[in-house]
Amino acid sequence: MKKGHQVTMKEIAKKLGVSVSTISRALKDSPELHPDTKKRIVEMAKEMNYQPNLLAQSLRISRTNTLGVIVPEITSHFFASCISGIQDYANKRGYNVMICQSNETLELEKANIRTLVSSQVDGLLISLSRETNKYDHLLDLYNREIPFLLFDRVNEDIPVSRVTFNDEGGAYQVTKHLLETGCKRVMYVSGPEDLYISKKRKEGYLHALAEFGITPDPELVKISDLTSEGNMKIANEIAFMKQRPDGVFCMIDPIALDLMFVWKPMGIKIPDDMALAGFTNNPASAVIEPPLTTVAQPGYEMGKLAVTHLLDQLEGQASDDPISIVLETTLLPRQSTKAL
Amino acid sequence: MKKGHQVTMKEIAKKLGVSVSTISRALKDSPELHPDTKKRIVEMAKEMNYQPNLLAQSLRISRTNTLGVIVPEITSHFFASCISGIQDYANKRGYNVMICQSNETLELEKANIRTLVSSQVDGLLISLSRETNKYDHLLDLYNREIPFLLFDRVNEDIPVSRVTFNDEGGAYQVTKHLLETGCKRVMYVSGPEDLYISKKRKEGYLHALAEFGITPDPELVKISDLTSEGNMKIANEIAFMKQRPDGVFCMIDPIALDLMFVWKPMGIKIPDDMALAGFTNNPASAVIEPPLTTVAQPGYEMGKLAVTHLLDQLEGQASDDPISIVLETTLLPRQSTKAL
DNA sequence: TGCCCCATGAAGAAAGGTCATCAGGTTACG
DNA sequence: CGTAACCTGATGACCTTTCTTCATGGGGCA
Repeated sequence: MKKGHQVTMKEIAKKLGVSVSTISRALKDSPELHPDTKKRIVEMAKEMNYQPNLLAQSLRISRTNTLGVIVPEITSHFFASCISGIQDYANKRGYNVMICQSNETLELEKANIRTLVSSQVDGLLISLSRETNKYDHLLDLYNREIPFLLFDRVNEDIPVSRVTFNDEGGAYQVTKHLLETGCKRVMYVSGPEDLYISKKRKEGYLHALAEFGITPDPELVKISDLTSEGNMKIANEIAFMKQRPDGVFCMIDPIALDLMFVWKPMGIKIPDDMALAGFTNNPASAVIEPPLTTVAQPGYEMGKLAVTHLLDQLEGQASDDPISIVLETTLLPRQSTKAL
Repeated sequence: MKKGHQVTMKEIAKKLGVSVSTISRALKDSPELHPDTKKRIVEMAKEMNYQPNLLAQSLRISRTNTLGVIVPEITSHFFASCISGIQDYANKRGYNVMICQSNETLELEKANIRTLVSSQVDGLLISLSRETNKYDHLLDLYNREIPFLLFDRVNEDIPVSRVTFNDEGGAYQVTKHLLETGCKRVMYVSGPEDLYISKKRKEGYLHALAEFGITPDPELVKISDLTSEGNMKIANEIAFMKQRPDGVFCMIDPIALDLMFVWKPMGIKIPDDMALAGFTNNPASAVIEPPLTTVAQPGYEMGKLAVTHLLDQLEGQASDDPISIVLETTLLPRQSTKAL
């Protein structure tokens, strides 16, 4: 199967007996053209179904009006929502979006960056994979002056703008909620320790403990690799602890959902035996029984803010200085934690 | 903020005192080059962090090695899974993927097609929006010999390959399951009638009724516009019917989930008062109480098959003749329907 | 009435970065 | 000495945009 030939300006020019530059001028509505000539050209272009070749155009003007987006996993409802916001607002400003996923690996993250840079995207929006613990590839991007911005999963040492949630504040809120509703031994189930959101949400957890005068117990912090298998392994570890926690705060909802899946056939009652809370507000968190207490982080809003800021920078409407945009989160108490 | 300058072959050529064509030959590992010359060039290119400009390359070879994908909504778990499969298998064969969403509107579907065609994508994979009831834009694509393939939401009149599930078979299975488990009045809640999957799933529903010698009752078919509001409106209509159905088959899971959301506070018991089944197997369908009986349609597998076939056609490894690939679905009985 | 100048509209060339092809130069072998 | 092979350079092509130059017509002045 051969890709069909598309009509070029040269063909229109030949048909009308004018030059290519006249075609170009007509189609960009230039004043340097006689109205009759313009009309003839516009009509012929339409009749011949002419569409500009964006490759040639972009090569000539050194701009593609395309942004690259890299997310860890496209099937995550949160990242899909971010993408949706990015795409809607990029389109509103005349930009296209090229979306890639890293499948949570550093190697694919690097490969995606290479491909997008070769494709001459005007800028990049990147959320780091869970495996990313080295940042040379980002520093390289920075040194080559390729515009990019980090969102949600970021690194604070890279001097570019970033958009995050108030991870510490959200984690503080949910941990406090667990403590206020009677929990004495609150556990934090974290993701990989290098991950920004793991660190920040742990800080919020510790902050709430401190405020209640509780000394942190290392036994009450567990690390998940963020796979379903990893989560279920931790569910078992917790279930078989000599002294179980009475409240569990999970870094992201999928962890909590997996804990519930494992605990239900074991007869563990939520919240009676152990209260449970997450972070993210996945669709499934609202419909599970009992509905999961969680922290809402609106992905669409994040995407919108991230792309708006990057485009403002690209178009000279915002300073190039890196800024940090922090979105507030909202605690959503549901039935997986006790009532106040 | 200006996008940084990227290194060109011309710059390497100047640095090494060779021609641009020698650089090109070295970097594509051509045999028409002295090994020493090649080595010098490859090393310098690496040192200068050279990356080919894919715009220029694609313009010259008339190929981008990029596929365009258009889905109705990226936040749908099913479509996100399709995209994941498409991207993984496209990447394996050296292709990039440019993903767009139509937000379930025909207008955006058309705009996305235009943009992707202008971007000179080598082919398109399209799943139609729920609003799409005219197909001129697809016929135009076909007449211009632009390679494309339809998946999941297709149109049978367009002479291109398509990948679908056995929608009729899946719907037949789930309706039969409802009938076999005691339902006497089974309702079908459909999406827009023009939509391929609405029609096919209705056919399966009617087929199962016929097999049980049941005359279809027009009052037992309702049309949803596939919005949450539309679904909840139908939930209320059903609840207030003079004679309710005792089993409800919903065209896609999100309809069923919304029915449950509305019925739960009304005290309607599932499956005791009304059994309920869906189609899609969203993540939430497994965790809701009671877990929803549904039909599994693996999006990743669909994406994989779709992109593999399109690429086979593009690369001359498969005939250009349109074929229809039908994936089997699997009934997943859960607690929203009665046990056999 | 003729000539010159200015304005308008258009053509042509060069540029963007890369690839493919042809031609040329040099060396070795018959 | 002639021919073939190897290696390299130069050039044109891909499609579009932008800038400079050119041509023509009209108006004004002598």
